[in-house]
Amino acid sequence: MTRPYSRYSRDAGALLGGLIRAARTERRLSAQEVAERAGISRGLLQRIEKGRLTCAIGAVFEVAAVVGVRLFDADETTLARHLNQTRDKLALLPKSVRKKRTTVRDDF
Amino acid sequence: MTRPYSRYSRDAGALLGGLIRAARTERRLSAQEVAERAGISRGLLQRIEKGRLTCAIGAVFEVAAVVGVRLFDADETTLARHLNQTRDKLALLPKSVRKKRTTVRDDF
DNA sequence: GCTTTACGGTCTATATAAAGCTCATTTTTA
DNA sequence: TAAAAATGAGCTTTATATAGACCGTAAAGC
Repeated sequence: MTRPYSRYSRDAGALLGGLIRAARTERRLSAQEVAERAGISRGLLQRIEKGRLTCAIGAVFEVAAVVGVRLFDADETTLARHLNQTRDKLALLPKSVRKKRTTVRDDF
Repeated sequence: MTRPYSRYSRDAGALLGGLIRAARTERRLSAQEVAERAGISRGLLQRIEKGRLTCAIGAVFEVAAVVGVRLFDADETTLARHLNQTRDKLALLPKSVRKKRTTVRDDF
């Protein structure tokens, strides 16, 4: 990623970080403790809470799970169900996408 | 992140990647095109669609925005509103968290 | 008010992910 | 069926995120 981020991404990152921090402080968990439970360093947790967009998405997910922020407004079982639905849907979609010919028959 | 990922994170990553891929094929966009619009390489897009948890969250957000996958079940304006709410909430929360003393007064 | 403790910021070395190719395979259209 | 295009996977180089330490600051608890 060398391009500047879009407003949407910046907002989404800041929101997710803010939600995580709010959930953490509400549960009275120290940064150190959450970082340990999530298996990351405290510095990385800081960046996540600040909404830095370069953090690995796995680390963000782990932290979100630790402090109880649910993504997709779904718990674990709902997540698994959605996952299966998505897999089924993907099986029905074409495996390759191709542009239609630019020249259209208009000689009628 | 050196620890193995939790089931929750793995599911969340796979789901998000699947949603992105489903949205992309439904819109008949090639991987090349989406990668260009998101400002990332095609290889990175592949990893995102596979649900790899080491991808930068900003790249995932950008791709999600390009193919029209909305996180937090919210559009851009709703996102901004939530962002403000979260900021207000954070202002009310303590800025530092500390554990209660472990030794509790039980000598009464 | 004083002490303790968490926080935010910065710096460095290291680990590792991303980009940018290539090639093989699959898939779709002509 | 043939050709063109998209995908998937592997490789090397480059870029950068991470971990881990440090510090000064600020806030909570006593």
